[in-house]
Amino acid sequence: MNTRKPDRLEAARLEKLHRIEELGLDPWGQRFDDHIPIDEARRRCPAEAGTDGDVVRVAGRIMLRNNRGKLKFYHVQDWTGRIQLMVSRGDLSEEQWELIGALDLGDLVGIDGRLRVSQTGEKTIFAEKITMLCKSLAQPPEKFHGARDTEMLLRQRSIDLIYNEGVLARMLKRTRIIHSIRQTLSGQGFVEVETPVLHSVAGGAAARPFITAHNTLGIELYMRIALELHLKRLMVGGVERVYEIGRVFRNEGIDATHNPEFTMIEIYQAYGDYRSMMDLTERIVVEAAEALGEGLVLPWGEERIDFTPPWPRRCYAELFEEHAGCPMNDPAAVAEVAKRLGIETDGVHPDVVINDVFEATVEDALVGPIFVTDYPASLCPLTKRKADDPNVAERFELFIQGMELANAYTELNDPRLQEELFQTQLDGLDEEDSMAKTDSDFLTALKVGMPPAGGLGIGIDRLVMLLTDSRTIRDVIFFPLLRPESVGGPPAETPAGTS
RNA sequence: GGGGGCGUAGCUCAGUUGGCAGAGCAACGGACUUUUAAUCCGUAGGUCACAGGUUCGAAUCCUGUCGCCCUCACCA
Repeated sequence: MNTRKPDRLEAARLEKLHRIEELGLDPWGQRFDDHIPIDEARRRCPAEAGTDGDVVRVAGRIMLRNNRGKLKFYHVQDWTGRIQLMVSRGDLSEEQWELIGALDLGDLVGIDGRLRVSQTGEKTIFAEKITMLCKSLAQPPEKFHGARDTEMLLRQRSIDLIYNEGVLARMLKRTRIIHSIRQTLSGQGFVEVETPVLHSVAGGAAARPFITAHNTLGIELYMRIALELHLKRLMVGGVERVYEIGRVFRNEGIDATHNPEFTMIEIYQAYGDYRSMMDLTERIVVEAAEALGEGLVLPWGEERIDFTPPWPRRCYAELFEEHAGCPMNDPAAVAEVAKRLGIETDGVHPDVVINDVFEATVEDALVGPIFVTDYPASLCPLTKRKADDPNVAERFELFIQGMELANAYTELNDPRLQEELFQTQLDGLDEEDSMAKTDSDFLTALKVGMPPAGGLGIGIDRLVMLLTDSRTIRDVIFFPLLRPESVGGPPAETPAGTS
């Protein structure tokens, strides 16, 4: 963005701004009471030609103009929709006409006028008074093709929201989904809490953290990569049904399904297990889909996703055998398949090889919604083992369209086993790739006694993607992370805030 | 991080073999009282992402840099 450049288009708008000021009007507007949403104005507009409707007041942005001299048409948009405005020289005072002449595309105006269809049948407000609410100094995008440049749209999301149909509606669906989740959980007796974002140990997941620092304490801190360990402390503390919806931060790659900061919900239920969490997951997602009011079969590109419950529940070992073509407890056969797929096996923990084969053969085939249950225990250091098989963890993941949407455990509450698992690095993983980082404060809390519990995590951004037919995470986050723009050359040497 | 693609007016896009930088919309001036991407006449608007190089001559060819998109790796 080159802000130094004097802009001829902005100059033309400033000239009109001065004309508005010379009329004694405020080009930046004032409080404007008692206007109705534009979709309500549309509903109240009579359908028959020649019939007068109510006099209404609306406020919105000028999107289109069609100038016939002494008769002008505008399309005005608010966050509920658009309506046509007709301005006739004969209906307005000299001062009002001067104001009309100083309007630009993109300006915000208030309108008082009567609802009536135009001669071509378009619902129209016949203007009686125009109120200047805000001058726009920026040239809007091309009126027919709109703005298409993805980089510009991401850097100037405001423009995307105003001029690209469906962008704002999709983001509003996101808030409805999150509202629905809160309602579902509240109805089940869960309470929402907030826990620290700054951690001295970034635990609860396997991910590289962002590093920051506290100046006066003189310590290094990490942005949280999961909500898990603090919520479990609350379970110890007697908060029996608890959840947090919060931002977590992972210092990793960016692509269509990953943003460095994203929104997770984690939910813990005392005296439950992973099966209780499967029921809850199904309920949360189904009710969120219902909250959008478009049924349970939703579009996904050319395909459709059917969210109608109950969803299939298949165990990991069974799916493995089905898709990999060999039993997962036959190391020689697994190694054979891994070699065929080009997966590294030398010096790698056998369970890691199994999981690599699983990801390569099974995950893409999981159209879902489908619960995959009972994972190899060594992959799950925070999970309780099955009573009759210590090699299998009571864990499920929910897959939809090959995307991992939810992850849940029967939570491990044995502090001695937990400590052992923290200290035993999984073969084939280095420190920063392992989930097993010792959080001694957490272990101290576990010793007090945490009830047997089910725990669940859902990636909110991905859930919104699946429910809104969005192929990239950028479509469901207002401001996804972008590299700062620089005009040629290397980035500035001095970081912001140090001068 | 690897590989591929892209970057030209405020916006959407053309730009041939290396030979004067183009169109539509928007803007500005004019005509027009029922338009729907209105129409018509006229005017103005460019660091061709940035920095070098080759060449008589570069938006175009070469090198480097910046940014975005796709893809692979990592990850949820």
